[in-house]
Amino acid sequence: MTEPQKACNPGPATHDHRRCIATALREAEDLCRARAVNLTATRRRVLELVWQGHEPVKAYQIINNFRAGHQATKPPTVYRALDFLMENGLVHRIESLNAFVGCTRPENRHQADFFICTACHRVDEIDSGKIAATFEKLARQQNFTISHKTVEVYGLCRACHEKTGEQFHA
Amino acid sequence: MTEPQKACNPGPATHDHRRCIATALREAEDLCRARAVNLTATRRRVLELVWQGHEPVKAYQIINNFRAGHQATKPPTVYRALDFLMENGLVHRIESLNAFVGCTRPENRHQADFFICTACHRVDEIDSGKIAATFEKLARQQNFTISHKTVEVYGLCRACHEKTGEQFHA
DNA sequence: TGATCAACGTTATATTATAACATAACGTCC
DNA sequence: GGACGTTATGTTATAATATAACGTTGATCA
Repeated sequence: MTEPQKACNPGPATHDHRRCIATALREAEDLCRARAVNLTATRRRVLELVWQGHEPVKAYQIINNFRAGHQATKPPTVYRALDFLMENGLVHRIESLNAFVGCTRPENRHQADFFICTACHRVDEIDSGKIAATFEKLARQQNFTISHKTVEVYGLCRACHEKTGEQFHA
Repeated sequence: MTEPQKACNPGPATHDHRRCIATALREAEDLCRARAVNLTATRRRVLELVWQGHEPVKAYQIINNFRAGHQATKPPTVYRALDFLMENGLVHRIESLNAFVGCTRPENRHQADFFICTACHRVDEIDSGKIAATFEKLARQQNFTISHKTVEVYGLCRACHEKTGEQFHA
């Protein structure tokens, strides 16, 4: 089962994705150096594979695509690297997809909420100040003390909405 | 691997859970009759097992506990029943746990958001009018068109918060 | 009566994730 | 320098979650 090397998904900002990858890797290196944690070759390679696109990537896609040089790898290696990357805020897990995406602003640690396009699969982090406030208010009403949350909102991103919109409005 | 037949989880409303189960099953029967869909013995039994408590139940717990009379059952049977129950709004899936909970108000179809207690594992549906509004507003700002969402908020329910609070406050 | 359909049974397997233990690479401290 | 600790990775096996594909049954009804 080889993976389709998917092109970067479309959108208003169709772009040179190699720069996204390069930026993500550079930021990761800087952060890890600053935090004195070890971004090993394995972890770096996994991060690179997570950043294949702005779409969620599955663990077994990473495992299958891993071979750098000629070595394959096995599940525990990749899951460990993903754990490291998540602990360090470089990658987020999308629970409802059992998949992973690169974090776009790892410099400030955060727990992220997502918009996920059901057409192109692009994932964007939601600016979640207001969401947090709304949840806190509801939680207070029933004396619930929030520790963390999973928020994954599905629908059509602007580009895909416009595209399918054309079909209906034309 | 036998499952611990867990007692109903605690809370301010410690209660006779048999009534919860009976109510859920009766409502399910009424709804299915009204909708002219078929609540078979298998589906009813799965619903009953989902309602073992107010905690999420895993598919394989259901499979292992299924034997009514003396017959066991196999994964496809249970997953199909769960699909039926979800389609009919009688059960919700908790994505971040790969588990299922009975719906407390199946009479009006809805897509639910949850508070999940990390101590007693009780799950409560969030009254989500305000949440939906908040998300819609954010979505409009970036031209995202919402279709559905996964919202699972973790923390301590009132009862558990009070319990652990005691440890810290006095 | 035989065509159709919904539900369920059965077998096999795909997909996701982790346990448990072994090894390697490196520093450090006496 | 060598015994030890620590961190990361390798290796083997298996656990846990989920579905594909196809067969059977029993009810309904033209």
